[in-house]
Formats: sequence, structure tokens, C-alpha cells
Amino acid sequence: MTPEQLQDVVRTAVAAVAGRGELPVDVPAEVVIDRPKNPEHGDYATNAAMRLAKPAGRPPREVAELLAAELRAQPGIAAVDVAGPGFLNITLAQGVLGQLAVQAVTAGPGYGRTDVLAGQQLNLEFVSANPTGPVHIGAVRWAAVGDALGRLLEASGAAVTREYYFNDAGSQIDRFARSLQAAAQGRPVPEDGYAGAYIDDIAAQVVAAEPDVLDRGDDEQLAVFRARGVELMWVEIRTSLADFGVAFDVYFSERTLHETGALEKAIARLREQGHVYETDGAVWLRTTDFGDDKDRVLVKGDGEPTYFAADCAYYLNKRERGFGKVVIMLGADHTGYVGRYKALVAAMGDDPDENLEILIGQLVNLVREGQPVRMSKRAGNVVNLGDLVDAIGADAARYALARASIDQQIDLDLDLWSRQTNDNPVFYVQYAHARIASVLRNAADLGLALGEPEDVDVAQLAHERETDLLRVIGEFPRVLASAAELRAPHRVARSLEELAGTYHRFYDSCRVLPRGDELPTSLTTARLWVCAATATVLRNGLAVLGVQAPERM
RNA sequence: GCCCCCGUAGCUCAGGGGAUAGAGCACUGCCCUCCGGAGGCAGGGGCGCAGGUUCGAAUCCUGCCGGGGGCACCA
Repeated sequence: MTPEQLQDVVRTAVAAVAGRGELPVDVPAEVVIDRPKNPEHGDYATNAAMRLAKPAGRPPREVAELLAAELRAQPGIAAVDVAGPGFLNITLAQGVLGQLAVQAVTAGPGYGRTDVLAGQQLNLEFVSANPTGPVHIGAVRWAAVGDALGRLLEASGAAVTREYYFNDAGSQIDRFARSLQAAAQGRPVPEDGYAGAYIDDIAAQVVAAEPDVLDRGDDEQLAVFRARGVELMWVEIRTSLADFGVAFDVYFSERTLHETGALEKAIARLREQGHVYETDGAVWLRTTDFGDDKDRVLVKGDGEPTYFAADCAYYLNKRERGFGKVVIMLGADHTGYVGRYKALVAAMGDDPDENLEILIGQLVNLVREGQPVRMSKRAGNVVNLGDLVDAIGADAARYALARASIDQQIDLDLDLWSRQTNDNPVFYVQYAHARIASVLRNAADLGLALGEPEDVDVAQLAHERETDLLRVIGEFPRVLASAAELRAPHRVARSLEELAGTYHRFYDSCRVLPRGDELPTSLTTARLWVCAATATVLRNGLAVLGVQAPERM
């Protein structure tokens, strides 16, 4: 019985008691099922009685006693105790927990998937680095977290489109082109331009592809450097993301918004809604009507649209593509962005709390031997995605970035995460998987197989370390569902660390395979199922994080 | 000045109102004739401060202190 199923049992019990008129309450949509830390508090606990006490107008313990009596009659439940202020501590019948191992193994890659977000059409935008340089370390966090979040949302039943928005219309691209041109001509890059070895590399590649480029007129040169340069930059960006295990469904060009008249359309829509005015020759959106601290310019005095105008058009475009929820992941340096974005959504006539979600994540610092790593290309230090993967590997990088709450600044210690030791959390988790794989290999060598689910005697699984492990396995679907709803992929990583630790303790106390000339028993088979179930959860959890689950290390 | 994030064990961090606040690392002392010791067991130590809401607050609200980030007719 999973905690979700137990939740239904408790609700059924409430309904039964209420139906007999013993308790004047409605059946709650959700009841909280806890996994108590203290083993004396049973396999599971619920605070349902305390929550129902007030609406029922009865003391919590009295409500608890009514529910306990009802629950004791339910199949699969061995004992129910009323404790403390009114907790219901539930002990499951022998073998009920063991079924969790069978459920996990038979569900395989599907174990943990739920439909809590079914029907939601989500557009998830992250990274969105401009093609004027490699993906900088600051954006790598969003590559790791965003991709994990995408997988998590899908595992919870949502339809997710991962989107990468890039600016290829404005002056940044022009500066990029001029920087390439200067590098090709052997001049220093402009003061407001881009510098770095990659500029020289790309400039050289452009010249190699079009040897006569420098003989043409200035405008024509810039056009070539812009087009070829962006193309080459894209190759590098997409290659580094692919090496990191991240792929997008849509790469969205800002330029297309300008070319298709989407900006004018968006401004017209905002005008219809009555939030646009003109002052000093510029066109403004009155975002202060919706809580922003100042109004924002849509079209500058020189007639050029702002980046914000493109944002308006882009948002409208996403909504027109059918996305009910527009999710955008940004770094803490974009905090000031939230107010105006919420306001533009409201000005469009949408609900900023329903249709828009901006996830702001704190910044990443690199640390080596306790000292901050200065992120300068000249010093040869790590500055971008490819460098980070070279330094610690894609698995460690993804795990390190995804295991922290996005609200927390990260000091990413390159020594720690490149170490192949147990103080490196990703190795702790991967090791557990490799260890199980080894046990299962040894079992196969002994001619032992899991066999059919109906032949496993799961009631054999009664050791405390076994039931601890089974409870963690049973928790997994809830972990994924709540992590998805909270947009918190780090919870998955933390739960895998708990699972790995719980498995190691099980392994230490519960011999799985027969030793010497012992014969296998039904307990051997049952424990093999527990091992396989643990491996399944580790694999599925690591898959959400985009991290390998190795058979050997 | 205004806005956002953070402050929990020596360190790095989990803890979306519930029982005795957890993990990893570090430290001390233990555990292998046996499935991977990259493991396990035991021990010491903690919610920045002050109010408030609640039967119950690390969690929600307010103020203060400390650290980080942000406040363009830039992109």
C-alpha cells in the first residue's frame, strides 16, 4: 500500500464515520500522511483528526478515537494508535509494505510517475543565452535545473515544451559582428564589444569560410560576420548543451517577432486594453497600474521598439500557441524583471498568478580549495558550460547544480565535485546503484532470478531495515509529485541521497545472497525484489535529474 | 532609498504548521572467515534577534541586525 492509497483509506474512514452521523464534517479532499521518524509511531501517521476537530466541534482525541475504530476495520491495517494531541499512528499488516517492492519493480521506468499535473500545457523557458558567446557558468544552473524540472513536470503528467529564446535582433548582435570583424582585421575589439579567445576563433572560421570577406564593403562585411558568426556560435552552444544532456524543443528567435509584425500586434492589443500612452515621443505601457514601480517604454523616441516590447510579443505568442502556463527561469540578476513581466501579463488581460511563473534562482560561485575561482577567461579558469563539464563531468555538474534549492546561492567546489569519494553526493548515490547492480549480477551468476511477482513472499520482509527501505521506496511517487508542484527538483536529489543511505543500512544488516553452501530461501527472493526496487527508484530519480545510473563504477 | 533571496550542527546544506529539528563532511571511538569498506554503528554539538497569528511555528506575518543580488527610452 502506497501512502497515496492509505490516504484514500483514511478518507474512506472519514466518509464512513461522517455518513453515520457521528461526525458532522465533509470529507477532506486531501489528508496528510506522514512517515514518522520515530518507529514507535507506526508505519504512517496522519493528523486528520486534529484537522477535523475544529469543523466537527469535538476535541481532537475524541475525533481520533472515532477514526481509529473505523480504520482498524480496514483491510491491510494491523493497528491504529491515538497519540499525543490526536495523531493517528497506523501500523500496516504484515506484507503490505512489501508489496511496494513489487509495485516499483513491475512499474519499472514508470514507477513514480503520477498525473497530478495532467492536462497542463506548460512552456518552460530557460538558459536563453544570446548567441554572442558560449553558455556562461551563470546560465548553466538553469540548464541543469530547468531540464530536470522539465522531466519532473512530464513525470507528473504535464505537457512540457522546453524553449530557448534568443536575441538576434538588437545591438548586442551588432556588437558581436563588429567584434568579429575587428578580430579578423587584426584590430582590437571595440570598447563595447566582446572579447576573448572564442571571438578570435570564430572570426578565423568566418574568414576561412569566406576568404574574400574582408575585401567587401563595411555593411556587407558586418552582414557576413553577423550571419556566419551567429551560426557558428549556435553550433558551439548547442553542442555544449547536448554534451550536458540538455535539448530544447523550440529555439525561438526574437528577430522573427520583429519580422512577422508580432510587436505591433502585441502593442495594439495592449492599446485596446487601454494601458498604452505616449509621452516625450515614446510609447509607454502603464505597468504601474499593475504593481510595477515605474512605467515601461515600448517604443523609444527614435522609433525603435524596446526589448520589453519584444517580451510582450513573445508572451502573446506563447499564449497563442496554447500554453496555459508560461514558466520562465531567470537568474537573480533579473529580479527587477518580475514586476514588469507580471504587469505586462495583467495588461494583456491575463492573470499573472495563473498564466505566468517566473522562477528566480540565486547565483553560482565557483570555489576551488576553499578559494573563490575568479571567472576570467584570461586566467584560464572555468567560465562556461564546456569548461565546467571538462572540470568535473556532466553528471557531477548536473547533480551539484540540481541538488540545491534555487533560492540558495551555490558555492560549487570543483575539488569536491571532481573527487571520486564518499563526500561527493553524486558518487554516494551512484555508488548505491552500482552496488545493487553488482548484487543482482552475483545473483544471476548463482542462477537466482526475481521470478513472477505473484510468487514473491513479501511478508518475509519484516526486518526493521527492510521496512525502512520499503517506506522510502513507497515515498518516491509523492516526492516526484510534490517536487513538480513546488518546482523544486532538488527534492528529488535529496530523496535519492536518503534512499542510498537507507539501502546501505539495509545491506549492512540484511544479507541478500546465500553464502558458502547455503541454499536460497524465499527470503532471498524477497530481498532481491527489494534490491531491484531500490535500483528502480535510483534509476528513475537520477533520470529526472539527467544523471547516469551506472551498473559499475 | 525601494524590491528579491539567504541566515538551522565546526563546514556545506535539507526541512511547503505537527510529536524528541535531520543528512553529508569534519572530529572521537568502534564493526569485515561473508553479496562492492566508495559501506555501517555509536557520540558531542544548532533554528540571527524581538514581537505577533495558532491548540501547535525552523516553517506564516511585522520590525530589526547581518550577507548576496537587483532597481535603463541596455540587451
